[in-house]
Amino acid sequence: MKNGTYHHGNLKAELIEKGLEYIDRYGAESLSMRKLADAAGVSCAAPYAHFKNKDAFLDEVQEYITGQFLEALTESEKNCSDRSQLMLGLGICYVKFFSENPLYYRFLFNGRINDFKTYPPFVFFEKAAEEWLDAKPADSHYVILALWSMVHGLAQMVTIRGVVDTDHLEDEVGSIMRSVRIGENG
Amino acid sequence: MKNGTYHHGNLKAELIEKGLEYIDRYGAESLSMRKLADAAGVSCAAPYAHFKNKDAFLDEVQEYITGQFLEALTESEKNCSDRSQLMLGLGICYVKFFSENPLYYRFLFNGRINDFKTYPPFVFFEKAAEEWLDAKPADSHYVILALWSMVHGLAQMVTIRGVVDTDHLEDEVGSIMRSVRIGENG
DNA sequence: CTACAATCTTAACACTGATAAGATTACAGC
DNA sequence: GCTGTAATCTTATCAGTGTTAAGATTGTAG
Repeated sequence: MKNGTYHHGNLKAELIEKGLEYIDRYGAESLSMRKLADAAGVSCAAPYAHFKNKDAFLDEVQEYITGQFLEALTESEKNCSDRSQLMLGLGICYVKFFSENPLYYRFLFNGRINDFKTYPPFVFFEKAAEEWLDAKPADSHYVILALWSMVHGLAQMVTIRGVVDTDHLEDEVGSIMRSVRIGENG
Repeated sequence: MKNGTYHHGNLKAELIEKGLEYIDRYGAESLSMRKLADAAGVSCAAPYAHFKNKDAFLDEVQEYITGQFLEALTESEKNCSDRSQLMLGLGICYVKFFSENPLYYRFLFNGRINDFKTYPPFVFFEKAAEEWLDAKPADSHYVILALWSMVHGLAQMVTIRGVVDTDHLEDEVGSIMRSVRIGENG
């Protein structure tokens, strides 16, 4: 190894960063701790000083991506001037996030997130939908599940080439979401 | 090995069957060719006489599950007396299939199916939706994507304990699907 | 400056997918 | 029946993986 670098100094952060890059390019399936250690110029056992095991490492990567995702949703809500268009805006944001990082979708929603009820982006979406739907609270539970399912399913669809035209993503998602009507508000 | 069993006689089929069982119980992530070979009482290299590699094996398993899925959808359509309720019935069937085999969802839709446009169950669903929507062909494209997204997203939701009450799955899915209205038909 | 904790390396283990070389068996054609 | 060929299987063997143990190096608090 290089002289004077026995202590990397920033290994944990670098591994997470390299992990994000790798997942974004090649997906999490072929990611290995050894490759990341190699890329960081460190021995194959070094990562285990910072992470209990591979799963714990991937959990931290997941949390980082979730943070980015949540930030995008928060920003989208903040920039929404017409509250009647809130769900549309959030839906587009939701789909757009995974359209730009298709492999993130697979990484997150393949067993890693196994409790939507407490998953922050879903909680955020749920809360925004409740607020948006306050006129008709009776069946809001089902409406929210319907809305979330549609947006979430759309996100998966978009991660696959050819089904949705990603060059005009906002228009496409808008057209799809507008093609169904939600209660009196839709 | 046991005497007189040098030629297994039915190894390919048995491996696929054991693969289905394994994925159903533990998921595809931890499935290994060696474990299946062991379970079939055969050496670790034997499977490679029948499958080019692990991926080709999983593809055959995928095709089998897809066949079962398609069969369920076909059966559901056949048993639909009131055509106006067709999409509801197919949606319930779609969700129910993965509710009964949650790990199949993860196996199928985690990179293994990467072209919905030609994926038989989706083509089936699309065709049924088109027929159902023939009154308003103008925006049928978007309506179909909206419907499929919702049902598909719902299926994922159901594979996770707690979000949807699987004891009353049909009612729940019905309530969710009915909470949005599709054009004049919905 | 010293003890301790954090960090890293080296070496090893079991498990994985995969291939090559050779053994065994089924079977078609004679 | 016999024989040759193809299919099937076993026995090594390889590189790659996650992970741990033991020990070396270094930052840092006292």
